[in-house]
Amino acid sequence: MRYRRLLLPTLKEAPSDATSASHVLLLRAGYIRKVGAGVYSYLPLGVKVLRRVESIVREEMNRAGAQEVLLPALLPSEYFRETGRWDLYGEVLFRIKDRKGTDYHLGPTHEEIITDLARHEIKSYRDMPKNLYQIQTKFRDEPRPRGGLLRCREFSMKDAYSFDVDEARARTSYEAMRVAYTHIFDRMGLTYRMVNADSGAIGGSGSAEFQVLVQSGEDFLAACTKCQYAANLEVASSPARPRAADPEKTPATDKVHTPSQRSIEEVSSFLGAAPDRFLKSLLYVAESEVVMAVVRGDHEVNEIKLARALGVAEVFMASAEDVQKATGAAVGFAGPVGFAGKLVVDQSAASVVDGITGANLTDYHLKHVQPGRDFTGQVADIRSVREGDPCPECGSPLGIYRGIEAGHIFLLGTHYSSKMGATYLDDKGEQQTIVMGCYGIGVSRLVATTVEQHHDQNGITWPMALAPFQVHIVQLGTEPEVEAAVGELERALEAQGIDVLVDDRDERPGVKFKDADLVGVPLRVTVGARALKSGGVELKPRSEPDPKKVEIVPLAEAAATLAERVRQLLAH
RNA sequence: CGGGGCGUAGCGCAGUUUGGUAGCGCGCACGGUUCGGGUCCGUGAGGUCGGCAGUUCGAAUCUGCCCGCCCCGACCA
Repeated sequence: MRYRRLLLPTLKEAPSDATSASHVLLLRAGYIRKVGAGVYSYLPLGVKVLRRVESIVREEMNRAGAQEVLLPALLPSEYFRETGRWDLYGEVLFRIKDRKGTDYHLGPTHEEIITDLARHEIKSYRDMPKNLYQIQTKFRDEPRPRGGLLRCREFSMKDAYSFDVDEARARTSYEAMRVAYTHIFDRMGLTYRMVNADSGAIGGSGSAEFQVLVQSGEDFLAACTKCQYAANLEVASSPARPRAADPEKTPATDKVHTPSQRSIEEVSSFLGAAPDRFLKSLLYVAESEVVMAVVRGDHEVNEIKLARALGVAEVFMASAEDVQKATGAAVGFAGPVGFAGKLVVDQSAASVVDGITGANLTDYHLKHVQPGRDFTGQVADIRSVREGDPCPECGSPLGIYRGIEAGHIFLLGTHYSSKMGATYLDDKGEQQTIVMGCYGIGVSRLVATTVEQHHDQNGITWPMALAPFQVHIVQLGTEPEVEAAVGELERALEAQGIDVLVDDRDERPGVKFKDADLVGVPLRVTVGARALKSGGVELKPRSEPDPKKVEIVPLAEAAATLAERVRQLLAH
């Protein structure tokens, strides 16, 4: 492809509303343009990268035995009403009416639509297993789109759904997808971790996220520095350490005056006791009931775990008035001893010996508090793990990382199939409910995620598998021998199926080099009179930071050398 | 939805405090110059100052309402 024919408008300055690296670079390098909040146009190079992602996903899905379908984006409300999601989904759903006033919406996800297809077309155990997927534009009226392609209101997603006769077979399908996903992300050249995740409101018995590790990621995950254990911070756990002393020897509780000492740090230094001896007591509201959560002083409450322990959808921090009302003391002096309401105690807090906690009396704390003796409550894992906490599987230290969720696989069970009556007849002629799984990959998000992980100060550094072009020829000068060499190289590369961009613009060399770095094609070849005099062209991988470090390759061998490099980089 | 900020030429910004009819850089067009890491010089085109209403002799500037966008939080099968 000749640059002069291409729509590839690069920008020296980024639009001010772009913040994340991928957002800035995709705009500057001419891949996308903004149309509205969370809505983007893909320019030619943007489309090329999107297609690369799609085709890797397609190849691996097909290889795993899945079949491609294409479901509509425009959906009548009846399907979501059937499962209750017409109401549950709330404002995230883009709702529209047709000319007759019938409710429609734009599909944010397609469980209902695919389940409807399944209940009509899958009738016998002989019809399973089946795995159907699509690459579709999804619509979600996100409360806050951000980061360019990272979180859009209109975005491309691959969603797959498996249908099996029972839980065990469904798990086999789930495993096949897990393997396919590792192939997909490996091929894309991404650094990622598969992590255990919260299956959320959707339920089901298994769920794993594929998190691409980047500093700008919005999710936190804990991963073992030794073994394979990795989990979203929402669910990551770490065992409570054994008791430091004999709880039987804890003296009787003792009230101490701690005027205006509220925070753990304040009381800790005031009393000269380490934070891990404290029992931090926080009040939450769960379905209008005030509950107390107790964690060790050096730990933080994990609200998702707390909600799960309580069996509610979500919890909120109690207001100062609620705290006053529930404990009879100002904020900062709550404690579990004598607390009348529901009590949830973190397992680490429960193993504290001779602890310190609020006295439920303003300006007072209690010393010599012994969990189990002085108070009891539901013991559960309700705290967030910290960097260095022991791994639940092998005891080695856990690391905390940030990531972007690029894929998510769920074992759905019969959540949708039972609600929608998707049943089949087994080999005894008995009616059974289809067991489902669903598997998503954020296709357009992956474009941005890849840039987040693959860029430097000069621009994008695409992995070969996703790059819009594999080779970028920078033509310097218009001398006949330069033109000829460029043409020869271009033809030879294209003959080998290599996608080449030729910068044939009438621009100064500096402009072309800057743009080449910005656009981020993995291999750059400079063809100019200077190197040509000695019969060569200059080869430089985009990943090489030193602009002077180029390799001179004889023109006659250039195409073969480049083809070999492309192969190597794809095999990576 | 809560908090903060922004909206002036395609992009980045100044001008708003103190009302007098809009400017700079980049980009774009033309001429010249230069030619291996965003040359230099000159000329030029391009703006309902987000919208509506109001105050005023006069509004980018003051007031009110509305719209859009960004950031933090909440939210995110």
